[in-house]
Amino acid sequence: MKTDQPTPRRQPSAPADSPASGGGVGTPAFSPLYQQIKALILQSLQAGEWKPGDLIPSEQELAARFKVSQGTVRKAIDELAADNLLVRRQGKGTFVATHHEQHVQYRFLRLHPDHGDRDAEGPATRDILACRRVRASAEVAAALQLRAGDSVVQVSRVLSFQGVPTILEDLWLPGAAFKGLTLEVLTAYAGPMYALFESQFGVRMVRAEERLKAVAASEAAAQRLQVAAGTPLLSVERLAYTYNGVPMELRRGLYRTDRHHYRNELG
Amino acid sequence: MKTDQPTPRRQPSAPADSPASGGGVGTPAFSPLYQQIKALILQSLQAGEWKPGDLIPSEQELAARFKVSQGTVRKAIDELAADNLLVRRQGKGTFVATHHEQHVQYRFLRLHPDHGDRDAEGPATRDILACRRVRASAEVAAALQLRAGDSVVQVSRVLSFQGVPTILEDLWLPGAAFKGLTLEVLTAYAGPMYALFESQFGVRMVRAEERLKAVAASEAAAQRLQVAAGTPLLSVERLAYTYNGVPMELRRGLYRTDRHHYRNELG
DNA sequence: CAGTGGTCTAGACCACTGG
DNA sequence: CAGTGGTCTAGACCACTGC
Repeated sequence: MKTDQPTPRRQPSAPADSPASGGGVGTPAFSPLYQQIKALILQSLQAGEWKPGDLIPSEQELAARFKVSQGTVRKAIDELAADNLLVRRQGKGTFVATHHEQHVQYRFLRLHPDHGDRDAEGPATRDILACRRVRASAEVAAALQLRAGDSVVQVSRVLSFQGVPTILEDLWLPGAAFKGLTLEVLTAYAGPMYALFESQFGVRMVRAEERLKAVAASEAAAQRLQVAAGTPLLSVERLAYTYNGVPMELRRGLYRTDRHHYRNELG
Repeated sequence: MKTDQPTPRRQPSAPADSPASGGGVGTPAFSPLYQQIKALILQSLQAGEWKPGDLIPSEQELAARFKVSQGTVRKAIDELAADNLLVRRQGKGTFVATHHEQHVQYRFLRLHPDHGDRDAEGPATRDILACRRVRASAEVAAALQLRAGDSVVQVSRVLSFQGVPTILEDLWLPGAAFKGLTLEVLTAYAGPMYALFESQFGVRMVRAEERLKAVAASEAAAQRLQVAAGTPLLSVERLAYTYNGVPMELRRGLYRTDRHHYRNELG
């Protein structure tokens, strides 16, 4: 059943000879066709037409659907793949990116062991300390674009590597989007937290910003991380976004860096 | 005068019907044409045929020179632009990227003021504490792929923002490549250090890796940064590379993060 | 206005995957 | 083997820059 597909056309088909294109002020902000296609594909992703892990239609099919050439679809997909929203696999097709993947696990975690690589270190142990619904503080509300006092879910947990507690973090999620999130759900789940968010709440984290500082361990934090109070810790504040730049998670972590470091690539 | 240009051709023109392509073992590692073009352009960049800031030949010219279509050159340039080696400017041409640019200054510095943006904060004050030639320690030699004991230039400096000393860093450079680098040269130069390296030593930093830790300020560092000894500081160790992944600088910085933070984007 | 990069097309062929 | 993404081409036209 062929549903109506929006047929993107460039600047309303440029009616013959209208030099100053209608009612706009200044430049009408030219948008290339492939950008429009990209936006349409993005809409399908947001709408859940294709879910994380799914195979999306082939370039040929999309070209037919949108009434453009394959090359144009290709360029749109190229950009979406560069943004890590899609994954191309030659010979198989194009898939919606997901956090459910062995080898791309911890995509957002930049902490690495000083010696050897992550795989050698083995998986992290996770202890959920708390998971409760609270009213958003002014700060949390501002970050998540909510009103102060709105309901948010707050999770506290500790991650340990080879038995050494290394990361202590709190995270806040909009209450509305994470209705069934409880301590039980969290402790029962084995994979990465963002994978859980994807499958259980339909929230896919796509991009994040982090702000790092060096801070001294408070008494409470020191106890959780088994270090002396006052020990320098790496403070990592993360804001994670879904499609369309909507912030969906605020995370505040304290990282021990005696045997690990935060790795970053500068291009 | 038309010098001989290497004419890239795909897998030796695939002689008619040779199913198991000659003497290779296993997969002969297929390399697309545009990658070969990319490599050729890279060679010209390394060789200094086009210097930072220069306009390179148009896509048409390059296509003619390499005997390929414009689209293929385009794809090669696309990747080089994505790697920040080239900069495209519509209507003008394609230029070799450079650190001599106002708005892309501090391309590798991720420290931002907590409130307001960098421009509002104004330019940093730089105090060179020392610049001397020393023998590479084992660590420095390993990082720079030299032999322990080889000559390296060591620079120490402090960067201050709005009068507050904020970054204390040491950096090591291979002595051979930085022959005329003295304290006088450094203090006389106004722009970013990587711009100086470009114009005076022909060394263009293209990529870098950083490792961050939280550490306590030593007595010496505390004095330089005007904080109490033991204050948590962000330790930033950077390895910067030229073309071809050759490491050319090791940098060890200590950042005050009481009024600044290290910002990072996760894709 | 000419020259540049940017978009779009149509078609041929190649490399990879899986049945 | 058919179907997918990946490469390459040739040509037309558009948008931007600067003379």
